[in-house]
Amino acid sequence: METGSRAIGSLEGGFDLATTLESGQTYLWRREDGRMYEGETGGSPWYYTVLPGTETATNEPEVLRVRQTDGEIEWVASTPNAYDRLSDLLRFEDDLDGIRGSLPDDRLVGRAFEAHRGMRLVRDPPFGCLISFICSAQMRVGRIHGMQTALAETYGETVRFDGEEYDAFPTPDAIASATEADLRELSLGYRAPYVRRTAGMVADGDADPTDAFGLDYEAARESLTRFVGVGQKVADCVLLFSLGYLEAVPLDTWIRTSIEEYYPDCERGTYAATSEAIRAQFGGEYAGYAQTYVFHHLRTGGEEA
DNA sequence: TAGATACCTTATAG
DNA sequence: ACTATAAGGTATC
Repeated sequence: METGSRAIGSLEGGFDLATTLESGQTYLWRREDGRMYEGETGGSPWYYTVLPGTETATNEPEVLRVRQTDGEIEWVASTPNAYDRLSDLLRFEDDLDGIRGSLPDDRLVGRAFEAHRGMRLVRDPPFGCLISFICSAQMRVGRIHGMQTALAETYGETVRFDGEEYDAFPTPDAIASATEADLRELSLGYRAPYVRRTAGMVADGDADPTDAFGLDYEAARESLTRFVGVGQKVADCVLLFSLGYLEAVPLDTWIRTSIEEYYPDCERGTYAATSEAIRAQFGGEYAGYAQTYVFHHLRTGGEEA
């Protein structure tokens, strides 16, 4: 077990743990007080995630607990080098001020950044990210999160740490071994066969989300659509929230509405053409940061009268 | 290639 | 109480 703390004042543009984890870009963290998405971020709640155990010789899933207090973060972890792991998962290397400077200085983006200072993109484990965004179709964030929790509780390995039990995200094998009916029991609905078949592709070694690494953005997006239940939007989510393609802009209902109202010239009919236009509007390289700020800002009612 | 439709389930609005 | 609608879309025709 490793415990520690560290000042986060040196992170360019600041850091806000609660906003980062509750902004609908990751469904692989849980909040110990059970108040995820309620908007109550006071009291320095603990969050935790359980990472696939591929980094250690024992292959046991790694538990990582973290909270933010005044000017620092505090952690309790089952393995060493927790700060490095956090820095990777929560993109501490990103210079938020510099990124904002590369984005358009318009009212919507400006207000979104002012309202949620310190929100960072995440770098989720690829398989968990892939499954959770397949589940996201036509769902609200609270239910998407609930589905991932149900998957972990039902099919994930349980590990004991610091007197508590934690459920890892299921392996591809574990999900592929479930039946469609089993998964429908978890209220996955029509997503159940998508999740099962995609897990089977990964378990059988036919494809892996990390195969997209190294490809040009558009080729990477196309590559991910080979998974069942993955269209262009979910592919963009995996690229942005897991594989580090910060130019990816998932065109969800919120962003499509914002395009209608704020960037009508970017509406081009097809996903690919609209995507290209809005990425250019958002300055290219870090366009995905604008997407995530705008998404969270609109979803939490930030532009209501 | 572009357009229309079905799809699970739940929460919320009227 | 009951119905309509929408929720970070995708697959299929």
